[in-house]
Amino acid sequence: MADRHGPELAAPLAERLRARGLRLTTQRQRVLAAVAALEHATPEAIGARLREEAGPDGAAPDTSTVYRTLELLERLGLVWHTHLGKGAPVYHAAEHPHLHVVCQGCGEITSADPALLAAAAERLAADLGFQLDVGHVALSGTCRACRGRAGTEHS
Amino acid sequence: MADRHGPELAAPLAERLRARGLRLTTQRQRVLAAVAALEHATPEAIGARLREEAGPDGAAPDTSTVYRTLELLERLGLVWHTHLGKGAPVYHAAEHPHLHVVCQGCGEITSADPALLAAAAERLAADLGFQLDVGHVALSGTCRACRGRAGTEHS
DNA sequence: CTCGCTGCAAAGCTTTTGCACCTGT
DNA sequence: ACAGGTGCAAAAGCTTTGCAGCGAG
Repeated sequence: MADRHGPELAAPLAERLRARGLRLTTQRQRVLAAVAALEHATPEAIGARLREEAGPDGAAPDTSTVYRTLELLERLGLVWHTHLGKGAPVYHAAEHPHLHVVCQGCGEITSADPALLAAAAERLAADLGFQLDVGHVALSGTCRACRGRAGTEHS
Repeated sequence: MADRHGPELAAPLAERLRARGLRLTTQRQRVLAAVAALEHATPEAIGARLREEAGPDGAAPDTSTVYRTLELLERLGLVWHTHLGKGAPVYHAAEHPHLHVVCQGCGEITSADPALLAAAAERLAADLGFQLDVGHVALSGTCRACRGRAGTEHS
């Protein structure tokens, strides 16, 4: 099930790489598959996943390769990233656009319907000529579970 | 004009510090003033500003103090921070709530009316029990000026 | 056969932490 | 005087970069 996104993405990857005269490598295919499988993954998490998949054979791509590849995949339009908090960019496959809702309390990430921001997007476009990029948006707040816990902190 | 926010914030600062048995120091007052003056400031920018204000006298707070103070001020509810991109948390005074609109192209930050997300906030609350924190939200996209430039990149 | 890609390792940054000294109360 | 705060410097993450060898086309 880890590669249920694999086949769907393999074709576009090869295609877009060829179109630019770039090469299709095992590492690139694996990184893309990992991003798709882990819905909200940090570079670190992706690396871990790859290392895990590779097993003791140790054939996992190097960290620097993961970073370089993520950057490339993003340029190819196959993945997107969002900054949810501190130093943690999160990558996800560009297949199904969705926005991220992040709880400040527990750090849980939920995907939400992009339509949620349709109204806001229209107003930004009308008022400022600003084109909202829904895929990159992260909405912060507090989830239901943490609302109870909140406020317990001081006094 | 740099300290037009100073007086407004000085009182709450002293007050909240005393309420917790903490001390009012010059550094804390300066950091708060700098955050208020620079509307969207990174810790680095705040440090630079303080160093600049201090002049050759060199009486600027240390970087570590800036970080510690920002954390404290946030705990006191006097400032808020948002993550707009890479490793760049942006702090702003908690006086006037507003959300941030950031252009991916030029990095320009615009403030927008929190009401923009009122509808989205209500739906998140209703559907997920999620309380949206408008002050922390950053909306990414492309500004009018950069829309022209965009797309020029590939083919 | 060529040039792009990868792995390794070191450099770069921003942010955090430990400690001794200084300062607000 | 007492505790909290600050500065300094070292440590810690996370990401980027240089280079030589490997591999796709």
